[in-house]
Formats: sequence, structure tokens, C-alpha cells
Amino acid sequence: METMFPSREVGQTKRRILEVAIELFSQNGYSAVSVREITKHVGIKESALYNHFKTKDEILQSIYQLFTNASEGNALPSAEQLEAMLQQVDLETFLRQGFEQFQRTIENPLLTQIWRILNIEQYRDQRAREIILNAIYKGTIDFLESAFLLLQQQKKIRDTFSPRMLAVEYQYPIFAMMTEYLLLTFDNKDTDELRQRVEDHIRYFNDYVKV
Amino acid sequence: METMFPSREVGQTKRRILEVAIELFSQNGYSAVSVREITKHVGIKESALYNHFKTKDEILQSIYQLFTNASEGNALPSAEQLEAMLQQVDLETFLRQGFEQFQRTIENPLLTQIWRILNIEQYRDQRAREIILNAIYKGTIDFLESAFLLLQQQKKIRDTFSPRMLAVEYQYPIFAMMTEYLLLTFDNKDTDELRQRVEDHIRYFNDYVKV
DNA sequence: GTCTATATCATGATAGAC
DNA sequence: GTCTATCATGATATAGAC
Repeated sequence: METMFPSREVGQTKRRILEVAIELFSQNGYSAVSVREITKHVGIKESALYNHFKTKDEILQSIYQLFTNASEGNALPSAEQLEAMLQQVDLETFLRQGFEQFQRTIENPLLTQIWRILNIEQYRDQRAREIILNAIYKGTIDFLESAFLLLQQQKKIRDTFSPRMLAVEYQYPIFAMMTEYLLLTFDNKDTDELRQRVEDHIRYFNDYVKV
Repeated sequence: METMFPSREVGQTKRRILEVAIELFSQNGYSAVSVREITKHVGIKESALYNHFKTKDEILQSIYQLFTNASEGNALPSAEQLEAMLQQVDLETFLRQGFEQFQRTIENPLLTQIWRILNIEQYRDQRAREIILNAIYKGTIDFLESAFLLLQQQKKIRDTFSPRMLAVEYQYPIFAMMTEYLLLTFDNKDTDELRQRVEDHIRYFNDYVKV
């Protein structure tokens, strides 16, 4: 027998809880947001939340998981892929491709919000710290280091400095700009200047390392 | 008549409250720390705290004030001072002096902790956001921009790029390293490599802009 | 399986009398 | 400074309805 109203889709509530929690956590931090507040926004009673998550902390953990999954989906190329890629394109193209990836990331509101949550919770919560230090800082630098090493071997860029130093010099400004971006967009402030800065940075860096 | 025990020094308790609050807020964030927890560490009853601060928020405000005061104490040189300074020293010396200032800042545990608090609260609290965007980001970049402009006019550095771009390229990696430093020291991890990176960065930048 | 109703019991900030 | 109180809000459990 059919019901008048379509039954709620499976997993919809859980999804809504996560959405709302991401929104609220990213604005106020985990500790300042109550289960009451989350369920009120979702439109269910507090007790109903516990059908989907065992504890409030499990919500946070699921949010981290979303970020980790998305990062893996956007996985950095493997060593072989990287080598093939660098055979075909020059440095500026390579960097520009990375920039486009960067843009896709910051244009995804969900990822931006989770990034904010990670920033807020990083001291209180070891799990956030590990994601930031390993997945974000170390992962990116290691990747770039291997790319620049290859480019140096191919004599496509100067080898005055170590590949690791180049990786740091290229990527750290990007990190700082990302952080600034998170702040500016929070207040709906204009980010055009920042976008320009990233482009300038690529030009600057490219100009510096070219042989 | 003299008492057996020396009377508590004036303002000592208020000072202790601030110290403890900075310690706890920097580890867990404002929202996750209760007045109960603070007073327990200080060794007074909860109600006694309200002799010193009207509300919990007033504690946080005082902490921000400490940071702002310290920043003003470490004020960047004025335009005239800057000009005089740049007449005497070369770029590398100038940058190194900035680095020493940077080191003094991160070696001051109180300032480091407040910096962490600002990072944690920046989304929840407009006041923190303003301090970061204005005092830290904008203030430093504006200062460096005027310094590099002078150096370009004096033909001491290349003028291939605008002074503002140079300021960004120099300072943004420092920002990112500062952020990483806050994370590493939180876990008592080694920061030698990071220190080395700052030095490398100065060398790299100096090498790049020299005429 | 997912909701509501209702309860529990700790912890939250803060006030006033001493 | 302490003691004691207030009263909101916190996370979570359980029982029963659809």
C-alpha cells in the first residue's frame, strides 16, 4: 500500500544532522554548539539524534571522515603519474594545475567549513592536529618535493636550492593565503585581491626557478 | 597590628586568573573551559572570580588586551625610523633583525598561548578576527611594503616586482611557519627544522631580490 | 528503524549574604 | 575572599508510538 507522503529517504536525517553540525561547528566550534541546537535546526528531538550517532563526538568524527575521504578522492598523483605528467608540461602549467585544484577546493563550501573546524579544534583535538600536520602540511610538501626533484633532474628548473626548500617556498605562501581566505570568506569579504595574490605568487615563483 | 601571614599582594589573584585562563583557553578554547575549572586551578571559589571580572567574557577581553598591549610595545618602526634604519643596513641584516623579533615573540610563552587563543576563537569572535586581520596580517604587510619600496628606491633590491608583492612573498611563508610552530610546540615536538626553514627562507628571499 | 515524550543528573554562569 | 543558592543548559537513556 502506498502512503500519501513519500517516506523519508534512508539516511536523509543523518545527512541533515551532519550538514547542520558542520555549519554550526564551523562558526562556533564544537564545544560551543549543543546537541539541542543541532537537533533544533534539523527539526527533530534531541533523543532522535542518538539513533544516528552514539555521542556528540561521533558527529565530529564523521565530519573529519568526510574531509579525509574527500582528500583521498582528490589524491595527489602517484610517482609514476607525476613523472609522466612532468614529461609533458612545463613548470608554470604544472603549478597552474595545482592552483585550479586549490580553487576547486575553496569553492566547495563543505570542505571550506570542515577546514575551519579543523583549525578551530586543532589544539583541543589530536585528531584534527594530525589531519592538518600530516594530510595537509606534510603530504603537500612531500609531493611538491618529489615534483621539484624531478624537474631539477630534467633541468627544467634551477638547482640552486634543494627541492624541499623550493617546495616550502612555493607552498607555504599558499597555506597562509588559504588561512586568510577562510577568514575573509567568513565575513563575506571580497577575495579578489587574494586570488590575484595566488596568481602573482605563481608568476613570481616561476620567474625565480626558471633556468 | 601585624598579621601572621603576609597579606595577598594587590592584584595578584586577578593576575593568576588571567594566567590560568590563558593556559586553559589556549588548550581547549574559551567555550570548553568553565569558570569552575579556572577557579579550581587558581584555588579560589567560583564566586570570588566575579570580584575581578564581571563576566567570563571579560576575562577573554582582558586576554586580547594583553596581546594588543604587547603588540604596541613591540611597535613597528615609524616611517622615519625605518628610513634611517634602511640607510645603515643591507637587506639581509634588516630581515635578520625582523627574524630576531620573530624569535623573541615565539619564545614568549604567554604571547604564543594568546596567539593560539586568537586562532581558536577567530571565527566565533569578531574581536579575535580583527586582531588577526588587522594587527597581524595587514599591519605586517603594510610595514614591509613601505620598507621594500624604500629599498627599491635606494636601488638596494630589484624592482621587477611591486613592493607589495615582495612583502607578501616574504611574509606569508613566515605566517605559515608561525602557524606550524604553534602546532608543533603544542605537542612538544621538535622545532629545529622549522627554525632552519625560516633561515633558509631569508637566504632564499635575499638571493632572489638582490640586484 | 526512526521518531517523540519524558527523565536524569552533571555542569554551566552568575548573585547575594556574610 | 567563602558559602550557598539559583536557574539554564549540557549530554544522554529509556520507553513507547508509527
